[in-house]
Amino acid sequence: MQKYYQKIKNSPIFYGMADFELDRMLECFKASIKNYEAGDTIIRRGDIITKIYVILEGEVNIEKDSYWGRRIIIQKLHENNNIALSLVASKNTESNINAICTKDATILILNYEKCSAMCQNACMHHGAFIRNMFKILSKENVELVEKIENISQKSIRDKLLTYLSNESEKNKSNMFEIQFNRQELADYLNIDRSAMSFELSKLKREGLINYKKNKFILRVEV
Amino acid sequence: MQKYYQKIKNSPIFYGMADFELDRMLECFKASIKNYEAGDTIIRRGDIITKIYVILEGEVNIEKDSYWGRRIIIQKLHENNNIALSLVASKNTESNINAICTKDATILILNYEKCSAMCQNACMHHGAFIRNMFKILSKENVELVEKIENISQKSIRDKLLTYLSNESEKNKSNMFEIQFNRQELADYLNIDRSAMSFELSKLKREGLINYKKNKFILRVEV
DNA sequence: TCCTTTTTGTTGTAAAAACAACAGAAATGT
DNA sequence: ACATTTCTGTTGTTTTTACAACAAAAAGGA
Repeated sequence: MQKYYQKIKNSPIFYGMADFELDRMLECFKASIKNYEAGDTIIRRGDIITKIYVILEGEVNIEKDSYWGRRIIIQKLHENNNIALSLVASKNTESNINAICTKDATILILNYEKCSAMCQNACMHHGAFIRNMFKILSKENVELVEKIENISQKSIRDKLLTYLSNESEKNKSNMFEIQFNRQELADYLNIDRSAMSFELSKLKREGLINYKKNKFILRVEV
Repeated sequence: MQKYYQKIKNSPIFYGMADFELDRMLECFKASIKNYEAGDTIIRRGDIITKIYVILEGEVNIEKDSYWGRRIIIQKLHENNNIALSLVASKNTESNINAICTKDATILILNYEKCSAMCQNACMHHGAFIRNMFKILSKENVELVEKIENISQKSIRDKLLTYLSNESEKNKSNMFEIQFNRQELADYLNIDRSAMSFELSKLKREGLINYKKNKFILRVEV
């Protein structure tokens, strides 16, 4: 735990807390660390979620499997992101998603249920904590709406341009590196990988974009 | 305001508060009521959002326009739902969506910014309020993931079956009424209306579903 | 380095969707 | 009740996509 103390301290979920407050919170939450390897399933659809998961390092995909067996990537999470935070506060805490580790990860686990019951009003830091959670959830919400925008475009071309434009805006530059490999990007945008590759090449030929592997340059305003 | 007192009191955002607490909060938030007619734009993309909007009655669509001019319906909101709650807590409070009134609506408006600055730690009810907001946002988050699941299916048929199956589950019955008309449903699922109508008829002919207008019966487990 | 595996790109074909144009049904207003 | 408007369903055609099979490039290991 000590090894990760600095990372934990810098996590947005503990934003604005002094060391002594953080210590108190970690104790209150019965905090623990768990390591996962790439390929591991962290949360499986149907699991009951009562704990808060904070990614300290590594990479995690939030996925769904369609009834017909296709993989849907909802989002890709990294350091400081929370996994399935929205489920902790829900009435139905049964997970509706799978969380798959895609790069070796270290996860901080907080026993929210226990703490929340124990110090609903007692723990004076709980207020700041829940404010932080609210902010994090807000951000995730905005990201989900952005994803909906991306995949709601009518053609592969429009999906790619919208996605790349949003990434460019987030990076505040027309040169940026994307987080997905081609298959993952296709699963994120719900399109066929080979058709997507074809369209990417076409956009490159037309001079609208340029790319090499995951580094992209967007040459147009979309 | 008095006219809507009971409705306000029953709103999840004030859950668990006694009358005197509610009164104090409403004052603290400089609460006001605003009426909208069907067709009105409540929030326009780019607006700075600093207030909390609670729907007391009526219906509101959350929409985006794609760069190429197509309408995308993100979700349909009703009584007790909040509009753009996630933006209030974000760093960038510029709205990324349009909120369009689809049935004459009454909206409760709370000045969150003012209150939040004023009684960050002072107002003792603020804690309960933010906990409620967290819950609401959690629920919305789960709904957005559900929408992503719906529109991520690969064919019109699968989108319809997934959507209807989710609706059936929410209503805990295989007979249910949907909230969208055909054009809205098409815009929600990002498909062509006429192609959707065709597929619905086909599903009916095959006996998988039955429907009349917005009342549906799902005859299969998806 | 060379071999193997993984990732990405290309092409042709079959399937699915969008689109347009229209017909029928239902809702609305007078 | 009738006319008008809105909503829903149908059909044929064009466009787009998925899929399969393979080629090329990159990454990883011995």
